[in-house]
Amino acid sequence: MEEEDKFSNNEKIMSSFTHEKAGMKGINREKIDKIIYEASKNTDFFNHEQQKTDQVQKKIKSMKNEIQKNIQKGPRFIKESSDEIDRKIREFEKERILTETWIHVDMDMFYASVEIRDQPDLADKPIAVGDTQMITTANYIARRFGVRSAMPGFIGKKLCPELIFVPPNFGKYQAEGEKIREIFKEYDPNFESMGLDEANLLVTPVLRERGTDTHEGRQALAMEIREKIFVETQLTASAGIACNKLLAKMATEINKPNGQFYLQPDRDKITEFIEQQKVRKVPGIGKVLEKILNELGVDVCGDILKKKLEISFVFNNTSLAFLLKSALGLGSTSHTGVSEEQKSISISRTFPPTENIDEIRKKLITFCENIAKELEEKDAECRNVTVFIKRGNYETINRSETSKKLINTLEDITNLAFRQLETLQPLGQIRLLGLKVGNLSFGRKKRKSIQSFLAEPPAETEPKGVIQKKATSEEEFVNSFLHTPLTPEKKVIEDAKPTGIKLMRLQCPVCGQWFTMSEYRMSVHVSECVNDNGAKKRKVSLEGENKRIKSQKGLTLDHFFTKK
Amino acid sequence: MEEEDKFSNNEKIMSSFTHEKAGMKGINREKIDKIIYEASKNTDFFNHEQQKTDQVQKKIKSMKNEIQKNIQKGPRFIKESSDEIDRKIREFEKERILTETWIHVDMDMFYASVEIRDQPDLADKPIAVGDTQMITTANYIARRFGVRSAMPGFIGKKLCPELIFVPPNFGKYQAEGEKIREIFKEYDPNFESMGLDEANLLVTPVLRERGTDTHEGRQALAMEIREKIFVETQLTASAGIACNKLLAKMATEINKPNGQFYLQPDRDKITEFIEQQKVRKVPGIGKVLEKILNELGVDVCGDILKKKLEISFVFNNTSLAFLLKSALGLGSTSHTGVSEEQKSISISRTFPPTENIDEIRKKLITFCENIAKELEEKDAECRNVTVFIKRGNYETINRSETSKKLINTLEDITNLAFRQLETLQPLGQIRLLGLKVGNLSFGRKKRKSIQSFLAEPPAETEPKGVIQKKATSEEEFVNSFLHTPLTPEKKVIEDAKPTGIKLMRLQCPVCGQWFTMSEYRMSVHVSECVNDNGAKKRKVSLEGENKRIKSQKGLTLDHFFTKK
DNA sequence: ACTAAATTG
DNA sequence: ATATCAATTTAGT
DNA sequence: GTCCGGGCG
DNA sequence: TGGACGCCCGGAC
Ligand SMILES: Nc1ncnc2c1ncn2[C@H]1C[C@H](O)[C@@H](COP(=O)(O)OP(=O)(O)OP(=O)(O)O)O1
Ligand SMILES: Nc1ncnc2c1ncn2[C@H]1C[C@H](O)[C@@H](COP(=O)(O)OP(=O)(O)OP(=O)(O)O)O1
Ligand SMILES: [Mg+2]
Ligand SMILES: [Mg+2]
Ligand SMILES: [Mg+2]
Ligand SMILES: [Mg+2]
Repeated sequence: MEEEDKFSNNEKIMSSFTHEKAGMKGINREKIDKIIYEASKNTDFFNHEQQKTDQVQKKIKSMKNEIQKNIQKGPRFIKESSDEIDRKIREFEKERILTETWIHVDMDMFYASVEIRDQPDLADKPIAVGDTQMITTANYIARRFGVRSAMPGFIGKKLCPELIFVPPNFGKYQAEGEKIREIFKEYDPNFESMGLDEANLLVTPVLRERGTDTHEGRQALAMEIREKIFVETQLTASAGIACNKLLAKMATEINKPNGQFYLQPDRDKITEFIEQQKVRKVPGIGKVLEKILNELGVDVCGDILKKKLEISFVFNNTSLAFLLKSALGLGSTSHTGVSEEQKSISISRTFPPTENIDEIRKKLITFCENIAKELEEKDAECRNVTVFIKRGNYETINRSETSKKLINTLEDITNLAFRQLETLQPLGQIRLLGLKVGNLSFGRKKRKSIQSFLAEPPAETEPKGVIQKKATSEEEFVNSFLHTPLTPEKKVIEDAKPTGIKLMRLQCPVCGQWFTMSEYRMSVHVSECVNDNGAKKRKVSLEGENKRIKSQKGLTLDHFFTKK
Repeated sequence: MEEEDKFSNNEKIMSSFTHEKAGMKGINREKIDKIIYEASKNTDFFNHEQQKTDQVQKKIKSMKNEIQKNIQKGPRFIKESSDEIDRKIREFEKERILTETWIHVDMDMFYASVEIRDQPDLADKPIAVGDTQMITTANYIARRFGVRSAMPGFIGKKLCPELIFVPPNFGKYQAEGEKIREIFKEYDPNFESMGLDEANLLVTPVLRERGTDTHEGRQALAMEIREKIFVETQLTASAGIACNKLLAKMATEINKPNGQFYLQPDRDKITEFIEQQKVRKVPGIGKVLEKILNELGVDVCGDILKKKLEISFVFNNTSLAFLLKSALGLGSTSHTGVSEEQKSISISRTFPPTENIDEIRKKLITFCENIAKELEEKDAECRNVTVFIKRGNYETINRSETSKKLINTLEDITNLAFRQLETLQPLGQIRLLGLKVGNLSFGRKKRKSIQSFLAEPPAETEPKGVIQKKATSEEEFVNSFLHTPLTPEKKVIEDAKPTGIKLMRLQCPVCGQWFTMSEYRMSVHVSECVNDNGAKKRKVSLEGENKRIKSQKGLTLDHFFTKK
C-alpha cells in the first residue's frame, strides 16, 4: 500500500523515456513503468528527478493560479483575450505556404542499424548500443520491451533480460553519416542536417526540374532517396514528405521503420494530421513542456487550440506563437540562413563520485589539453571558458569566465579553467566534470585593424602555470574504428508496410557483386558501375579514435519555424 | 526667402530651450527663436542637432507608418486594442490614492538667487550664472528675454545684451542645499531629494500629528516650510501640494517664483489640472519625447487619452503605462525604496578642439588622479571604467571595460582607462574628454567569503604603467569658495501673488540682526534665537574647491511613478 | 556577461 | 551498484 | 557586459 | 568664435 502510493506519486514524475516518442503503439506501458520505477527509487538520480519535478509542479500550480486570476477578470476580458489570439492565428494563417515540398529523412535505429549490418547475427535479437550506463539507441525488437535512447543500460536489462549491449563505434556512424549527407547534397545542396542520421531537404526545385511535382512524384522521390541510401549504406531510412520542415519531420515517424509518410499539402489534411499528434512529438516540446501542457489539459496538438486562452495567459508571446503555429501545422518553408560556425566546444566525463580535488584537477588538465588540441585543429580561438560539474546528487553547476582577448594556448585555457574550478569549491561529492570553450573565432583573420591590436588587453592568465605537461592518459578512448568487413546478407528483407521498398539480393551483372536493393535501384547501379563510381565510395574509411561524435550543431526551433 | 525657408525648416529642430519649461507666459517667442537660430546656424553644434533631429523625424515617420498599419487591421482590431487600453486604464485607476499629501519644494532660480542675495546690486538686473559657454540658470528678469538654463552664454547675450554673467560658486550652492535639506528632514526624514534645490516631502504624518490634514492645513504647512527656508537662507522657494509625487512636482511650477499651488486631492480637480498641462512638463518627457508626441497630435496631457490608441501602437508597455498614468495624474504616493548608494563617478571637460593625442593623454591622467582620489575619499572601489569623448562634430562615443576584480588604485584605473582610450583612436578633432568609473563597491567589506578571495582573478593591468607621476595640473579648478558676507537688504520684498509670503525687513529684538521675513516667522526666530540656534547654523561654511556639485543622484521616473 | 534550464540526437 | 555527451537556445539577472 | 540615447537639475 | 557636467535608467545587441 505504501509502495502503491509512492508509485502512483511517481507516475507523475516526468520520464525521458516517453512512450510517445519512438515508434511503437500499444505496449505494456504499466509494466514497463513499474519496472523503471522499481529500478529507480531510492537512487540519488531519482531523488534529483523528483526535485526537478516538484519545481515544475510548483510552476504549474502558479500557472493554473494565473489562469484563474485572468479568468476572473470577467467575460469581457476573456472576450478581448480570445479575440487577440484569434487575430494572431489569422495572421499566422495568412503566411501558410503549401507550395513547397520538404522531405525529411531519418535513419532507422541508426547506431543499432549499423551494428546489425556489420554483425547480422544480431538481427533477430534485442540489442542496445551503449553499455550498462547509458543506451544511445535500441533496435525495434528491444524497443518493444520499453528499451529507449537515454535509458541507462541496467534498466534496459531489467526490462529485457535478453538485451545485448553493443559498444558504440562512433567513427562508423560518422562515416555512414557522411555517406548519406553526400546523397542529400544531390537533392538539395543546402539541406539542413539535424543530427548525424537525418536531414530536411527542400526538394521543390528537383521536382519542378523533373516535372514530377505531383503527389506521386513527391513520394517517388522520397523512395528514391531512401533507396539510394540503402544502396550506399545497407541501412534503411524513413521519410516524411510535407509542405514544411515541421510537418516533414513529424511525418517521418509515422511509418518508421523503413517507411515513409506523405502528408498532402492541403489545409484540411494537415489539420487532420496535426490535431491528433501528441504534443511531445513537436520538436521543441520536451518532457517539461509536455508535462505542463498535459496539466493544462493539452494532450494532442488539437488541444492547443482548444486551450488557447489558458495558454495565452501563462506563456509569453514567443512561446504562444510557437505553440499556436505547431497546432496549426505551420512551419518554415524556406532555408533558414543558419549560422554555420560552431559556437562552442566542450568535453565532459562521468566517473565514480569522488571528493578528491586532485583527481579532479588532473582530469581538468587533460580536458584542457583536449580542448586546446581541438582548437588548434580547427584553427580556432576562444574567449569564454566554462567549467561545469555534476554533484553526487546530480545537481549541475557551471562557472564561466570571458577573457577580453582571444586565447587558444594550453596555458591560457588551463589558467582560466582552474580559476573557475576554484570558484566551485568546496566541491563535495562530484560525479562529472566538464570543460567548455565558447565565443569562438576561426582562422585568426578578423583582427579588425591595427588599432584594435594596439588596444589589446594583456593576457589575464598568470605566467606561472599550474600545468603538468603531457598527462595524456587517454586510455578512456578506445581504438576501435576499423570498419568491420561486410558480411553478405542472405535473407530477403521483408516489408509489411505498403510504403516499404521491396528489397532483394541481386547480383550486378557488371561488377559481379551482390547487393540488397530494389530492382529500380539495381538498374541505376549498373550504369554507375560501368563508370566505376559506386564501388569506390564504399571504400572510404576514416581514421581516428572512437570518440563520441562532436561538432554536431544543436537542434533549434529555427529549423522548423519561421521567425519574426 | 532662402533664409526664410531655412528658418522654417529649423523651427522643426527640437530646442532644449523650451518655452514650456520655465515660468513665463506669452513672451515674444518668435523673436527669441529667430535670434537663437541666427546664432546657431552653420555651427557644428547646430549641424549635429539637425542630424539628431533627422533621426527623430525618421523614427516619427516609422511610428506614423506603424500606426497606419495597425489602423488598417480593421475596426475589429481597433476595438480590441481600445478595449485593452481601457482595461489598463481601469487597472491604473483602481490604484489611485488621494489620501496622502506630498509637498514638493523647489528653490527659485536657485544659483542666481544665491548670487543676488550675496550681491544685492544684481537684484534688478538680468543675470545668468555661468559664462559665455554655458548658463546654468538665469534670474526671472533675464528669463523674460528668453535666457534659459543649458543655453550657451553668447546666445543669452544676444537675446539680452544687458545680461550680466555671474561665475558660479558651487560650494555655496552646496551649502545652501544642505541647509534646506536639514529643514526638509524635520518634516519628512525620508524626503526624496531630486537635485540640490528641491525635494518631495511626504507630509501626511506631520499633518495627522498636528491634526491639520485639511485644505488649509496643507497649504499652511507648505508656507511654513518655505518660510523656514527663507529664514535660514534668505532665498525664496516655491511649492506644490498634491496627493502624489508627480502632481506635487508639477504643481510647484504653477506659481513660481515665490509661490505655491495646492491641487486638491479630488479626482475631477486633478483631471482638470493635468489635462491642460503641456506634456513637456511631465518629468520624464524631454525634448525628444515631446517632439514625438506633438507629431502624433499630442500637445497637452489630455491629448494622451485622446490619442491613446495611436500611442499604444508605437510605444512599449512601459512607456504606454507611463504616458497613461501621467495623463491620469497618477503617481507614486509612497516612498520608493531608493537605492542610496552612488552608482558611478565621472569627470569630463570641454576644451578647444584638438587632435593632439598627447594633450588628451595628459588630461586623462589627471582625470584618473581625480577619480582615484575620490574613490579613496569615499572608501570605494570600482570594476567598470569608461572613457568617453565628444568629437569636433559633437558626436559622443564611449568605450568601457569591466574588470573582474575591484580596483581603486591610480595605476589600475589609469591602465584600464588608457586601454579604452586606445580603442577610440584615431581620435580626430575632439572637444571633450571624460572618464567614468562604475560598478562601485563601498567600504571594501562585502568580500563574500574566503573562496571568492581564493578565486580572485589576477589584476588585469600591466605592472609597467604609462603613468607620469604627479601631473597635478589643477589650475583649472579655482579657489573661490569663501562665502561673500551678507549685505543687508534694504527694500521690502514685494509679492503680487496671493500665495506669496508677506516679507519685510525686521530686526530681531534678541540678537539685534535684521532679517527679511514674515511676521509669523519672526516670532519663531525670536524663540530660536534665545537658544542660540539660528545664528550658529548660518556660520557653517564649507571648504574646498569651486568644483561642480557631484554625487547628485540622477533623476529617475521611479521618483514619480509606482512601478509594476 | 553569467547562470540555469530545456531541448535534440 | 549502475542515470551520457555535445551542442544550442532562451530567459532571468 | 557594452554602447547608445534620453532625461533631469 | 562659441553650445557644460554629473548622474541615472532603459533598450538593443
Ligand atoms: N539521448 C541520446 N544520447 C546519445 N545519443 C543519442 C541519443 N538519442 C539518440 N542518439 C543517437 C543514437 C541514435 O541512433 C542516433 C539517431 O537518433 P534518432 O534518429 O532519434 O533515433 P534512432 O535513429 O536510433 O531511431 P529511430 O530514428 O528509428 O527512432 O542518435
Ligand atoms: N541644464 C540645467 N538645467 C536646469 N538646472 C541646471 C542646469 N544646469 C545646472 N542647473 C542648476 C542651476 C539651477 O539654479 C539649479 C536648479 O534647477 P531648477 O530648479 O530647474 O531651476 P532654477 O532653480 O534655477 O529655477 P526655477 O526652479 O525657479 O525654475 O540647477
Ligand atoms: Mg533515426
Ligand atoms: Mg534522428
Ligand atoms: Mg529651482
Ligand atoms: Mg529644481
